[in-house]
Amino acid sequence: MQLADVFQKLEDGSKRITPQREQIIRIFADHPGQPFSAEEIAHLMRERFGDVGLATIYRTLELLMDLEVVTRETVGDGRSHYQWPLDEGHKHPVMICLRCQSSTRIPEDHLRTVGSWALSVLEFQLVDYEMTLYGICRVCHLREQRRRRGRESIS
Amino acid sequence: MQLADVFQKLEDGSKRITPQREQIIRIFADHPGQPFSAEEIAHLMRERFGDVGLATIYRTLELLMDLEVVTRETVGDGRSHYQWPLDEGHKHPVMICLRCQSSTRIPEDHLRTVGSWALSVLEFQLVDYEMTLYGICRVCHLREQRRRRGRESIS
DNA sequence: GTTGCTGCAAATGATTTGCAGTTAG
DNA sequence: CTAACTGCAAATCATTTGCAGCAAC
Repeated sequence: MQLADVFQKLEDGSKRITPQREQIIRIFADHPGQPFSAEEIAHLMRERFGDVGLATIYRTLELLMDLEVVTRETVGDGRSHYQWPLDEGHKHPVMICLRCQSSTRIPEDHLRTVGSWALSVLEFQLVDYEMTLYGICRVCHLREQRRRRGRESIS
Repeated sequence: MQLADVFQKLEDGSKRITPQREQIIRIFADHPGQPFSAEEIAHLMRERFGDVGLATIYRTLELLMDLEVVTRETVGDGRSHYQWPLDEGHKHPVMICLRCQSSTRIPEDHLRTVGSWALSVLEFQLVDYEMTLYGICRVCHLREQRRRRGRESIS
């Protein structure tokens, strides 16, 4: 999927190519496979473009989903993440929290560690991988610690 | 996972076994693998038991998630579905060779490395994982090296 | 009796929608 | 021009929380 394809789709549906839409589309195009929340999009837009109403962002996201340009995945705490899917079936490694069900992509940097680990420990030259980690994310861990402390201080 | 196990977990955490909780747990236990929304639980409870406050239902669901009795998956429209997971076989991590297609199980020992890596680098407490590595296994690698040397000596 | 639990109502927070003014085509 | 778009503020809707009364242990 290319930028031009998206603009074509917009024209085909007699949708307008406004500056706001163009920027939002570029954010996705520049980070294929990376999930963004609506808030994150708003933040990036503020930096790269100027203030854009959240309503506009949500409406653009809905439009892009209708055009099958981005996909939505809803995480545990009620927030949604939107992303420009990768072309082929290269499955990105994610961590899924067993508490809040949030799924976070594991940054590529950190995966080099797996590669060198596989090479040195298993004598296996890593070319590609599929990986899903299940566990407790930082946010939930902190929340539970806080709760536990709260309970203790009461007693 | 059995009903009794859940009640045990409740006791272990000095949580009370109230009629509302018992019924909700039974609904899940009677339909393993079936997803229910909070509203659906409320509806079933009304039929089988009597009115139960939605707040109670949500609080019970949170409790059951903490006890790892049910899992939550959030669907596109912002609603969450909860379910008693099916007992599935723990999927072992394997390495698949792209040359000979051989698949080798990754020894558990080596996976502890991943766990500590996830904890230190990602601040994520690993509980379970699914992992498939694609690459070149040692045997194929050695065979290719031998060939390459063979060609060199000819030329 | 104590905690912990429940129901209610009010609060929250992400997403949506109505509307009046603005702009791309 | 004019239909489509934007920003704002108000509205929704699932979920959470404060609180007073209630009930398991």
